[in-house]
Amino acid sequence: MTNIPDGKMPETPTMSDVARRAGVSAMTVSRALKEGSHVSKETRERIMQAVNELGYVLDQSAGSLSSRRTGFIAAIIPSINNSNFSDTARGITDALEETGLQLLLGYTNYSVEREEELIEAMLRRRPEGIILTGGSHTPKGRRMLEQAGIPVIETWDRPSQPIDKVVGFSNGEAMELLVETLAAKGYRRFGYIGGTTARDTRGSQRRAGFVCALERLNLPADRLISFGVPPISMEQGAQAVVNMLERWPDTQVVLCVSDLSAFGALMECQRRGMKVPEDIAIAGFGDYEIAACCHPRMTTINVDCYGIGRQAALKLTQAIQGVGKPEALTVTDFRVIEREST
Amino acid sequence: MTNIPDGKMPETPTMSDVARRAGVSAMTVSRALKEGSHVSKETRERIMQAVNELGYVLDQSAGSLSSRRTGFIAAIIPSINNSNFSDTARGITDALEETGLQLLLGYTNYSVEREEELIEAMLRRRPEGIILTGGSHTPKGRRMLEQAGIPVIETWDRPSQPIDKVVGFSNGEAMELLVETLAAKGYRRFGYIGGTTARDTRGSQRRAGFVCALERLNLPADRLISFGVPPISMEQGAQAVVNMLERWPDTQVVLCVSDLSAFGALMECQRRGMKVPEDIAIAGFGDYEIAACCHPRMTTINVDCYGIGRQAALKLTQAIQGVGKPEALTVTDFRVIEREST
DNA sequence: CCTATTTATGTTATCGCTATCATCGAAAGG
DNA sequence: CCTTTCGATGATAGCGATAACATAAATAGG
Repeated sequence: MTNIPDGKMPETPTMSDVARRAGVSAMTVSRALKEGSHVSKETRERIMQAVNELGYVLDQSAGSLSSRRTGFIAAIIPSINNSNFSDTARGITDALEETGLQLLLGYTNYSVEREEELIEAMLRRRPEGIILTGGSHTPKGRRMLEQAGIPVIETWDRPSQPIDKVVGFSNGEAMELLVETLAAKGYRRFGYIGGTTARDTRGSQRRAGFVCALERLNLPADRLISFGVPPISMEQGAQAVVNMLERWPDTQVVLCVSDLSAFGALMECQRRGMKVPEDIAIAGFGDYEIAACCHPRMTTINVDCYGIGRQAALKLTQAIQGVGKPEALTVTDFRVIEREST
Repeated sequence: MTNIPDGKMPETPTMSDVARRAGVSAMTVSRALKEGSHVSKETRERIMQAVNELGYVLDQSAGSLSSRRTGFIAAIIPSINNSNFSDTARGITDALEETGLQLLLGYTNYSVEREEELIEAMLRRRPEGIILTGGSHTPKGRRMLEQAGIPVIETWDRPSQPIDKVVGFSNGEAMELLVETLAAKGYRRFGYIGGTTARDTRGSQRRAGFVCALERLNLPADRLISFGVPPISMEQGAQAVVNMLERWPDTQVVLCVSDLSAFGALMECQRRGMKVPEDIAIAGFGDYEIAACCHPRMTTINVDCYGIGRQAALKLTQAIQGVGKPEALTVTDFRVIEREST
């Protein structure tokens, strides 16, 4: 907190204070603090000195009211605790770094209602663009986004009716690819661990992809264990694999909605003295750090979380600055990473 | 983006537009949109209808300029990808939820220079309070914080010269406690894995605590393996333990600066056919989800990351609202969680 | 040397909202 | 029934910056 030496004003100084001290107009101060505007060297130095002496910090709220540019980008992710999504957030921030745009980050805890609230809270700050996770929103949320008059990017998915622009991939296809890859290795009795709730859209799509791929291969697709609502934990994976083994002890390979549950399953199997992949194979989704490091190392799908964020932010800044015409759809890569667990 | 049905104005509506439509003054609209102000029921309904019809969303930048309250809280953490810190961020957001304050989150990548930039970027937004991680800042950063005239909370540490208020614990003491606990179990030949760089202050403090505790116990404290700059990865832990075993093959127990490196070490040991804890014991720091779930489950120190965030945010809102006089120092709990890895 | 252009600075008018004070009618109190 | 209080609303004036236009001085061009 400020310490106020008696008579002095405790108020944070304004641009006029700086201007007065430097003997110029406020406008000149404004220019001096902005890159690439014409201010003579001496004036600029005098102003900078005044700025330092007063400890002046530009008030961007005021600035953005007048310039009609807030310098904010909003991003809404399901969870900051999930490293897949925080990687995306990191990709966004990194891409934004040079543009001077600042990230307003919110997380929904996988709830569309919460997302709706967040959308409104964010729009109140008049972001210049907004990045969402997934393509499911409440009708009101959707309407607000459409009316906001700013570019919107949906990520981590390929919505059938995008609001505006998309940077994502098909979670279903990715899972299908994984099934096919494993089937090609000779596995036949597949199990799946992952939620079914409408809440986790990407989870449901992965599961649908699992079923779809097996049906196409004429293999049974009924070994499905679901657990509660997201966020999915490692521990849930451990419980689920127990469940799976009780119901279908001869399961050869278990695919999980995420590396986190896959890891929980893997550890639980080891705890029970089962060998992975000899007794049972396990694969995850997301290529989290843990998948590359655990023992045995985990087969999974890499989905370029960081790149999703980065590309979304780039597309957004393109749209904002009106530089070129950004593609409406960017499909991001995913690829199977075969490791020791299968 | 907005679709503009020819003649219509594409501009986002303002409060005056709503006022005109509802047949009241802008001030009344402002009141109607704010909780606990006197507006008659009929008027409020009329206004809300106008709000919905126009799709009006309050402009908080303009509002905060006038009310001199931005509704922002800034928080700066080293990394969003580290679940310890993202837990803290979650604690902050959750505690803020009811207050209507919004979080401006930034991450430093463990760089104080970056922290300084972030502090300035944040202060430009005129947050009503700011939460920092750790007690090391650049002189300029420190000065800016002192002059900002807002409550400042340093967390995750116990700085010797706090700027304002503190919510944290001594990383050194926590590590000492872990050493003592394990020494009491009979371990004698301790090794430590973790960085030394000034960059990771908390890491250095933990290491100092390790050395300090061993010296007090008259045990050798020279088995130290350091690795590069943070963020610390699992893989680094794996490499470090190899290094440790080469130099001091008879090490009984390895303490790591974080559960993540501890996990990497644990997996690497298993990969090499060593049994944990029989051949070598391993302990981490932070009580990440992985520590409770891996096999064998990992001994570690729980440090209530979420609680740090929560308490910091509570203290901050107290200071902002001037309700009571918040304590300058809150020492948060830490405790050893003994599990199977030691 | 004079006009055309550029550079450096100032003036003014908002940006969209809310604090503050003012107003007016209705309910409450004696 | 008259004063007092309160509740509902409006009018006005900024908040602290910047856009836009204006002006004066400096430089360039012929």
